[in-house]
Amino acid sequence: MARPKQDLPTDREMEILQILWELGPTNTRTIVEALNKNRNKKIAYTSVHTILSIMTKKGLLRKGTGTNSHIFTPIQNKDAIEEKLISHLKRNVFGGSTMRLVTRALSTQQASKEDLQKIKQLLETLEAENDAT
Amino acid sequence: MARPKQDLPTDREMEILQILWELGPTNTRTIVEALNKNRNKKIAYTSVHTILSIMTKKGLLRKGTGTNSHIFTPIQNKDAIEEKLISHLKRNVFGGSTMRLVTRALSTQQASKEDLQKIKQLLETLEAENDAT
DNA sequence: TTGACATTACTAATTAATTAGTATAAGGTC
DNA sequence: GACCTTATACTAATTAATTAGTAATGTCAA
Repeated sequence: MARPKQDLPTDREMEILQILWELGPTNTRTIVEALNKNRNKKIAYTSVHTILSIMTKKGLLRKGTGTNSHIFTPIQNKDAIEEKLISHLKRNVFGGSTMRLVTRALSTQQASKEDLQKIKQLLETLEAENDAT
Repeated sequence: MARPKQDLPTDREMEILQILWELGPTNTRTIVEALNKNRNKKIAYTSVHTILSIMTKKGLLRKGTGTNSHIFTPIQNKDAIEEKLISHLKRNVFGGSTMRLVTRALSTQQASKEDLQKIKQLLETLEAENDAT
């Protein structure tokens, strides 16, 4: 009688994934240091270790073998995780509508002129692809 | 030693909010029925009641007074909640970049020709606003 | 090799979310 | 008013996430 597990990264797990994607596969110590870099309340080494174990169990990370047994590597790449989280939000909050999600993102957040331009270019590419189909 | 609370709606709470936004303020019974409408595994009345209590405590819902004491009303409107959740995802997953979020949403999900057109119009409106500033 | 230090494993406590059972209160019907 | 149904409150169990302490293991230098 509890929450269903979804194997999506939590906020804290997401922080750790970001670090691993940026630095590449590394050990617990390095992850702890990166996590505590810009943080007043430090997280204990052992706390991070526990989360890493959970993430390995969840299929988010892989532990090295032999000499590298303390090196953690993300199993899924950044794009895949980003897509899963966006899909989840889209389904759960925006009734499955990409349109509604994007509209809300653009309406409420300030986007720079350059960003708007880039998104417009992306749209044109997508339209071209659509036509080609 | 636990998860920090964020007062953001969970998935289940989001389902309930969607129902209340659609049907308007209503009682537990109606919410239970709406929740179980398209669901094989039914959720017990009392389970829903517990979640409604938590949501009231969190500041997501308000209970009526007097005769309406069993009527629940969302405190925040749909737009506000949508914005909070998008902001959270943006900060937590996309390094605060609206651009990256929107790009990912558009690249990985199929959007119809009409949707793309609508988003393009939105972009033009936003650009016009930018210029006016 | 042995002592110091770092790494890893194991254990456990706390909070939140999700689920639901039992008990009480409220409401109308005969 | 007694009875029956429904709504609400209270209690509790389970799972996940987050935190961290302690114990065990490994590593390297003196």
